[in-house]
Amino acid sequence: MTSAGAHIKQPTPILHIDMDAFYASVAVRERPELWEVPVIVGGGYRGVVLSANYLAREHGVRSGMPATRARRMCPQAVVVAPDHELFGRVSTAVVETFRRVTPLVEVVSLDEAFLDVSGSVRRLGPPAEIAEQVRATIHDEQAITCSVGVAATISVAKLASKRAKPDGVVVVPPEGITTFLHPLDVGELYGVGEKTRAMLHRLGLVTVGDVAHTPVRTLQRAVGDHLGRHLHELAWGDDRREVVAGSSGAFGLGGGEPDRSMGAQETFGRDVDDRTVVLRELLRLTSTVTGRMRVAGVAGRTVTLTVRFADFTTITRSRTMSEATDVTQEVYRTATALYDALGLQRARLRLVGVRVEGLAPRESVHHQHVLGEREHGWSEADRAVDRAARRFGSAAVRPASLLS
DNA sequence: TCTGGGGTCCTAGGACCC
DNA sequence: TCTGGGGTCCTAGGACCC
Repeated sequence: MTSAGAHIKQPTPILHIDMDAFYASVAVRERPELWEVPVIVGGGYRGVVLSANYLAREHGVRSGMPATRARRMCPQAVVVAPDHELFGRVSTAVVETFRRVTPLVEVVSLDEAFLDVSGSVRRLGPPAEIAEQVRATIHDEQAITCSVGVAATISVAKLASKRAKPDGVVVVPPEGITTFLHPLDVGELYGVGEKTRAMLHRLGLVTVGDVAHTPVRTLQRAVGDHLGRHLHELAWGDDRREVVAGSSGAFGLGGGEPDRSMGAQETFGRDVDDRTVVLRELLRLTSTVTGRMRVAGVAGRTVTLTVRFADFTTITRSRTMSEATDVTQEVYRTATALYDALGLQRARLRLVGVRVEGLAPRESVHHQHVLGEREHGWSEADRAVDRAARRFGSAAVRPASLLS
C-alpha cells in the first residue's frame, strides 16, 4: 500500500463462488446428448428435485420441489439419478482450484465456497480479475460454469453471486453496498426463509431497505431478539464474519468445526404401521450413525428420535443419558424406548430418524459406556463389525434382524 | 405418487441450584 | 416473609440452509 493510502482501510475482498446448477451441470457434462434438454437430478419415488438445469427452470422447476410436481411442470425433462461420488470428485477438484488462488477457502457445500483473496491481489491482480481467472480455469478444467460475487463482506458477496447467475461476475464496491442491498426483497437476506418473509411482508417490510429503516426493537418483537438484530445489521451490510479456512458445512473437507450432532433418517417407500418394521429401520439408522461416530472418534449423550406421520406432522422425542456413548446397542435401546413411549397404536409413519447430539471426542468422555466394560461387550462387537466392514464392505456384516 | 436428507441455531418453559 | 434473579440443563418445536 502506498503511503498516501496507508490510512485508508482497504475493504477485504471476498469472493463467493457458486457453481451453476451444479448437479445438473455435471450430469449433462457426462451425457452430452442432454445438452439441449431440460434435466432434473433426483426426484425418485417420494423424492425432491436436487438440481435442475436452466432449461428445466424455464418451466418453473426448482430444487427442493417435490419430484411429482416438477414432472407435471416439465414432462419432457430427463430425470437423472444423482451420482454423489462423482459430484464429490468434481467438487474436490474445484476446491483444489480455489486453493491455488488462496489458502483462505471456506467450503460451504459441494458447490459453494468463500475465498478471502486479500493476500492474492499482489500476485493475481484485482479481485474482479481473480474472479474471471477462476471462472476460466473451472470452465477449462471441469467443463462447467460458475458465478462469482465480489464484495467486502461475506453476506454481500453471497448476494452478489446470486445476481451474477448464470455464468457471470458481480462486483459490489464498498460505496455501492446500500444501493445494491436496499432494493432487494427481504427474502434474499440470509436467515429469512418463507415464514419470516411472510411475517415481514405482513408488517409492510418488503425490501431490505424497509428493514434497514425499521427500529431494531420493532424487528425483534416481530422475529425474535437474535434474528431481529441480525437482519438489521445485514440490511446495512454490517457483517463482521470472516472467511475461515476449512469447511463450514458437514462435508468433512477438513479444518472446520467438528460436528455437533450426527443423525440419519429415512422416508419409507410406503407408510408403515408395523412396530417390527419401524424398529428394524431404527436399528439400521442407528448403526449407520454410530458407525460414523466411531470413524469420527466421537461419542454423544442425547438421543433424539424423529417420527413423521402420514399427514406430514413431525414430532421429536429426546433423552439425555448420563454418559456419552458410541455403542450401537445403547443408542438403539434409547431410541426404542423413546419410540415405545409414544404409545402409537396403528399410526401410519412416513419417516423415522435417529440423531445423537452433544458429541465430544471419545477420549474426553467417561469410559464405562464408551468402552462398554460393564456392559455386554457390545462395544467390542461394534469394533469387530467396523473391522469386518472395512475389509469386506459394509454389506458383509449387519445385525441379524437386518438380514433379508 | 406432494413435500429428501444432512445439518445448525434459536426460543421458551420447567427444573434445579445458588 | 408474599413472591428476586440469574445461570444451566433438559426437552420440544420450529425456522433455516445446502
